[in-house]
Amino acid sequence: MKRPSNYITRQGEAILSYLSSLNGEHVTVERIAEFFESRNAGIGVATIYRHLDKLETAGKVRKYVFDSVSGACYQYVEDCERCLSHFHLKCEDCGTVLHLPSDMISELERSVLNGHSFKINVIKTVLYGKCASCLANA
Amino acid sequence: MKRPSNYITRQGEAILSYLSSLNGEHVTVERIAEFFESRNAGIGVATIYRHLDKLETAGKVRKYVFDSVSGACYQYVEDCERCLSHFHLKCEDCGTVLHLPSDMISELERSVLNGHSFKINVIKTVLYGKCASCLANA
DNA sequence: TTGCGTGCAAAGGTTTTGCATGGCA
DNA sequence: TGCCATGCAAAACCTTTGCACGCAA
Repeated sequence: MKRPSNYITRQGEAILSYLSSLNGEHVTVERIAEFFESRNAGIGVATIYRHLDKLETAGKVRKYVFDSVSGACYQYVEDCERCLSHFHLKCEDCGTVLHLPSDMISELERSVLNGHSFKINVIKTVLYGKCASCLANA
Repeated sequence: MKRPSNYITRQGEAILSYLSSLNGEHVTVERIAEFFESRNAGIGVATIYRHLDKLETAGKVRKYVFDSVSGACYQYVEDCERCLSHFHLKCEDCGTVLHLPSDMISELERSVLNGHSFKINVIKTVLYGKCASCLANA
């Protein structure tokens, strides 16, 4: 008998459920694997990658590549209106990723759209720089 | 005898010269290697990476990582003094790169620094989106 | 001669793929 | 029984590193 196309496996369910529990935080594949490992319910990395790929295609998960080091990050995004309206701030020193609330960027978005007819893709754009603690240590 | 610190090797010169001949187009390391290969003047990939690293640090070349596919891209940046006061707007559809005047970003820079103690690296940051003509065609 | 850039090859890390297995209908 | 997801391991991939060689001063 054939399985229905919307069939959801235990692993797929677990991965989506874990991601959605993170309140929009980003995680790497490594972190996901460690999480299930620590619960004695290890999931193979290949399976994780395969599910993340599907979830990204389905629009439930967003993939970020900040720079070439240390792998991509994934973030749960379903019905996340807020995600559409914040920039990511990535510290070049320690790698921390911060979120910039929408009120600070709406002005920029508007003036760029009006002044240059350029519509910023907030999802894709990452602002690079230095975070507070790395600035203090420099 | 010690070489001066600003010593430029034949390979370094060749790589910079090639990049600057591309009119701001971005290339992968693979493309760079193929270019020299085709001229029977092959340069080892390790050497290419080492030079790109130096050139990026020196601000003459910018490194981009698009969605994890097929390696990073590098782009020659002509006069970096001016880049300090511009954001780059890159159209995701046609690839055009526009400049955003400093007055529009100084406000953003200031509020991010004040609000989050995060200092934006204007050189590295690229705002992705859609340019006027691609918006019109969509 | 001496330092340093070079190139090859190996190592490193991330992601994908091949294939046998097992679970669910 | 028959798909098809799984998981392991190997492969593929990009990038970095180790090391011996060679060029330029």
